[in-house]
Amino acid sequence: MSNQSLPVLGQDTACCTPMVRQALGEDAAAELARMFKALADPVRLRLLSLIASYDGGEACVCDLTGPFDVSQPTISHHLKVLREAGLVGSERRGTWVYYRVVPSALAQLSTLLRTPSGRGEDPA
Amino acid sequence: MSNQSLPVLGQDTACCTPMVRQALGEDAAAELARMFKALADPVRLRLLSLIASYDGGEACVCDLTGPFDVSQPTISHHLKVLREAGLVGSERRGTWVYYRVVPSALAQLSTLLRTPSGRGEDPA
DNA sequence: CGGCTGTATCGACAGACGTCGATACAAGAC
DNA sequence: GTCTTGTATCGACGTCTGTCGATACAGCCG
Repeated sequence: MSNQSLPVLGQDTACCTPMVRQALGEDAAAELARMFKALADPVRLRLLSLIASYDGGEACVCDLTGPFDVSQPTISHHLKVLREAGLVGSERRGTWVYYRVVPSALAQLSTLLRTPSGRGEDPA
Repeated sequence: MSNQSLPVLGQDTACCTPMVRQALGEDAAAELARMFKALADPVRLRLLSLIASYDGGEACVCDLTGPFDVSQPTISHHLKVLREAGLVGSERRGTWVYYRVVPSALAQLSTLLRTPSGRGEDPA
């Protein structure tokens, strides 16, 4: 059992360092796993992309219940999961509630998964 | 095993654009959710980063059981989940089994989560 | 060969998850 | 005020998941 001493990635650096460069610490891994868990459902992934694709980057819940085969309470539940994971924010405007993505959260995960060989980086 | 040299994965993953640009279809969402589900566990996240951080981008299972508080069968189970999600590959060399990350899989997810502005920011 | 070490599979269990219908809450229309 | 529409919460159900100990499989070594 050779044990190679590795630098451990703390919470503060978890936001900006690809995981292929530094091993994740327990706390950072737990935090990131919570976000990935929110993404680990087809309905939530589609919800997120649907919200992001709407004009202005935000969508009313009334726009989100239609495209899915699940009930309205289920959609509401999934939106809550995304919100509690910090991936989307919500705002009530009059009768309707609008959801929008939190770009910094997506960027954090994107950076974490970025590989040294390239993609995930801006080509321009 | 020259896995660090070529950026050949850019073209292969050209199928995927950032989700903020285009709404995901049901099939794509289901496929991607399977990968994110593999990342949605603290132990698996640490396993993945640990494997990627080792010299040569690969690690023996014997190196991976030590840093965790869970049993060896549990580690084996998590490695199987990562492997079936296409995030890591495994190869037996003699007595030991070595795991290494599949860069194109990480790159695909990274690209999907990439935001137009690249880095995170908060809209006021 | 037999024994030993590293890894994977099996079976079982508690807890978490996704879904639903029913219902409560919020805000505008009348 | 009441009614109606949009959204969230509740309680329950079946299924999936993470974990374990026991055990089977795969290679080395003597």
